[in-house]
Amino acid sequence: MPDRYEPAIIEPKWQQRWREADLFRTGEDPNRPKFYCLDFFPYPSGSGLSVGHLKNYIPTDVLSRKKVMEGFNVLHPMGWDAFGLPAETAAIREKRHPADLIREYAETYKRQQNLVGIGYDWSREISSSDPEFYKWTQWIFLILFKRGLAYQGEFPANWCPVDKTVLANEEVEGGRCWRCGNPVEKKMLKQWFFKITEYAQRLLDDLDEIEWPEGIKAMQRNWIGRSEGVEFRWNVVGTDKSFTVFTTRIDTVFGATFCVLSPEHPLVSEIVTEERRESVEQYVLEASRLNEQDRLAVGREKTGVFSGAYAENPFSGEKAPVWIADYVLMGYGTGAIMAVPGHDERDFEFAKKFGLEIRQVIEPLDGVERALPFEATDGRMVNSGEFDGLTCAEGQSRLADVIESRGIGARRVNYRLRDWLVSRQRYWGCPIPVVHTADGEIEAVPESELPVLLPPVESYEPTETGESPLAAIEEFVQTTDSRGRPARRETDTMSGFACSSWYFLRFCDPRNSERAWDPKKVEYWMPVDCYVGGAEHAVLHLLYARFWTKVLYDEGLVPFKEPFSVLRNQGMLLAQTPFRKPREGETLHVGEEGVQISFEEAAQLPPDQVFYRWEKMSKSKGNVVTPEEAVSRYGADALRVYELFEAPFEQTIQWTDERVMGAVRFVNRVFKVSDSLRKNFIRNWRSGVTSAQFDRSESALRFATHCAIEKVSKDIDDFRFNTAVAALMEFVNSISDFARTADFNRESARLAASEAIENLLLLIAPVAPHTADEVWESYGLEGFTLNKTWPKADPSLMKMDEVTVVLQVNGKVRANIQAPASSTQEDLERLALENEKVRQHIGDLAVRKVIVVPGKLVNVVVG
RNA sequence: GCCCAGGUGGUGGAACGGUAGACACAGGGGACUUAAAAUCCCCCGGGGAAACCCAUGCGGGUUCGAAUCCCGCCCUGGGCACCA
Repeated sequence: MPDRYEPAIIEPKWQQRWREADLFRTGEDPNRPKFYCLDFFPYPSGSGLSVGHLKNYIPTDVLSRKKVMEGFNVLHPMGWDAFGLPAETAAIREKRHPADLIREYAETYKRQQNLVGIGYDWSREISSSDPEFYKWTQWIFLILFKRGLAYQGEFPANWCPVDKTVLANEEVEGGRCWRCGNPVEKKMLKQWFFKITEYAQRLLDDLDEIEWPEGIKAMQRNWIGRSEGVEFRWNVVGTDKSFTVFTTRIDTVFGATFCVLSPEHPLVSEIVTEERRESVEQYVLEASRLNEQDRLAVGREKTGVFSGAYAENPFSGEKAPVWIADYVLMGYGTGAIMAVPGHDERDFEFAKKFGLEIRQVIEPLDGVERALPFEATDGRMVNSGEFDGLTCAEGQSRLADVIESRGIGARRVNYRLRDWLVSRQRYWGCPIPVVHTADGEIEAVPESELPVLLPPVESYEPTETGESPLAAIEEFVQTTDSRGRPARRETDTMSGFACSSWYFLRFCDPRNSERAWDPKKVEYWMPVDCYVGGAEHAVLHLLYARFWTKVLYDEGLVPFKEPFSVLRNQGMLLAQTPFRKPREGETLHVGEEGVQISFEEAAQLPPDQVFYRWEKMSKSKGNVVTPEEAVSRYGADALRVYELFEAPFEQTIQWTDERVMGAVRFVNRVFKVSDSLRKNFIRNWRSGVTSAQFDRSESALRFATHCAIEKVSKDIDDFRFNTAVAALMEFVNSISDFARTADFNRESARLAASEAIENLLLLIAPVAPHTADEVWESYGLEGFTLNKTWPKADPSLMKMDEVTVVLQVNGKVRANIQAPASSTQEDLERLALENEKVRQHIGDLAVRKVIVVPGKLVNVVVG
């Protein structure tokens, strides 16, 4: 009989029994409600998992297990986002095929997840690089293609010279590649795009329907960047040419003392005067050479050149010089602006530098003079002719009306969101299923010919030119079009984000070889009830998946508009990471205080040269604790308890051995208290408790039992795992105290203890499933705890006969009394006023008011 | 600069507007032990002999009562950033 926690013995034993019993097979009983609990699609890497990755796998497992016990059909699957660069890079390095590598990596992940007792239904395992999967990724691509939502275009794209592929805007972070961190370059390349911009408004609107962290919603709103304004035409003086500007501040149009065109604007070369042509061309050339990061650098001084041309302000009739400057971006709005230096900081800066006129046309409502630029919109128009005196809001609406009636422009909504650049010039991705005919047409590969398989080749190194390595594989490229004529296959592959934009649908029906999914199954399981992963995908995966879902909805393939009803982001796990102080003459990057070193190196250096910092646990930081290490040192259940208990789910935590030991001690106490009560256990306590007479301490234990049921149930539902574990600890402490002091000659004591211990095992089962099953079995109880019914608290047992009432005088606590729970307000008021302590503090003062909160407190207000 | 989270003991963290510090970690004391480890019990925000007083980043406010609500600051973490 187990009297302590021996993870090395019990954990492998139960994991094997669960596997043999196929315990985690997804339930499909039509009489039960469903619950779809999903972790972000992981990218298996060669370094395997760390205990940091478990910060989301453990909580979703706890929730899933509880939902199973509550009688839900629970879909809790796992699969692999298998295409993409890390596997391909590793494969090239190791001279092996990425498919083999990814299989190994996934096996490692799977083994590690099993090691900590995560209950996935492995019969539904999928891998996005499996042709059975990517056939359907291609099928969905063709749906987008046929709906006109996938197109090829040639634009300056973000090119990562290290990864040798283009990137989507969402994959560029501060001008650098999100994966390798290198600055991206602009490269003119023919690329495939998805028209996500067409869905901008819907992606914005439907955020209101989903229960996601506000921060993530804010980031998506910000990324989509809706702004309302007007677009209108300016005529270039002395020519028949004109350009259109977009502004959100049409109320400031009388202050538009110049205009600016982006260097890439097509009109630049047409309007430039001969004497300015050389300097303008020089400037445009320089601008094109700048990379995105440098061009957009914070605090960079404004640059620009005068074109020599003037444009007429359609309101004031004044002639405004037209400048060319790279602070105006071609990709947003119209690539041309009216510059209002009096009310826009950027225009102000530019005007200052080049000595252009700065004019105030809005004054603050309070009449107090402000320094220009005055950007607030709660002002009044001045120096604006007939519009003087209007507020900004009134002016915006009136001027927009005028523009529309004069036919020179219109109201317009702009979005910052750009189309999703989806093609990649790499081998290890899902091939784009189109062919290019000899006469330049693009044809979809017929559905019957899907999947377009990646050719099994030896060499697929990326090129420097922006051409996919597949282009060099003639057997792949050479094909025929729909009329049998020679044609060339598309050689770019899709970004991995295409695969992860629909994988959650495949999990509903993962082995379907006829279709991407059976609509009935998707309708049953979707949307995902609880989606858990890191916040770093706020505008990547989470935006793309929403977009694809809406397209599939429009196509009539799914009956919902949003894929993930509830989203949660887990916090990071940090670990102590050694650094050494810089050596003489060694220079560090900005913000760095030392050089990161290995633990071995730290041990050899003199202590005053070494310092530690908390860094995110990752292979590159050399601070990883693997699940294997943690499980062998502490045990899976203790590891689970630790990660759940340490801090709230969404909070970053610091890996600390001492605290994990605290979790080990707790699991141990569960074994100890169970062992001490085993001989007093009454199996059919349920029928006994209805008639037994319980004494005070027995009733107190029953009270603790039912409070624990209530608290743990609610906390798990609310993702408050830390307080759920705290409640379990408190409950174990109550049972231990009872076990030590109770008189087990009394049957009622044995009944109360039996009720407590059996409920404890059920409540702890999702958190520490090996422990629960082990003790369960040692009590002679049958089956797995997962198949038992989740306990329900009896409200009548959660009331106490006597309650503690706090007595306050003027809001300060002066005494505590025990009073019958049934005491009325009048009773409590009387008890308070009779209380010796309270009377002392009242003294001679007059009682003005008595506040009574029944069952809680009495506050006597005097003075 | 803008948008989100957050600031509570030595530490991680609890706390429907109602006893601030649950539950843990570390620390101290004790029991058991030849001893240590493990385990168990007790103490553990600060000041004060006590009565009491002071304490939830800072300053105001609302309230019988504020860690919690409101206003204005400061600091930390994360995200976005020349988007007109």
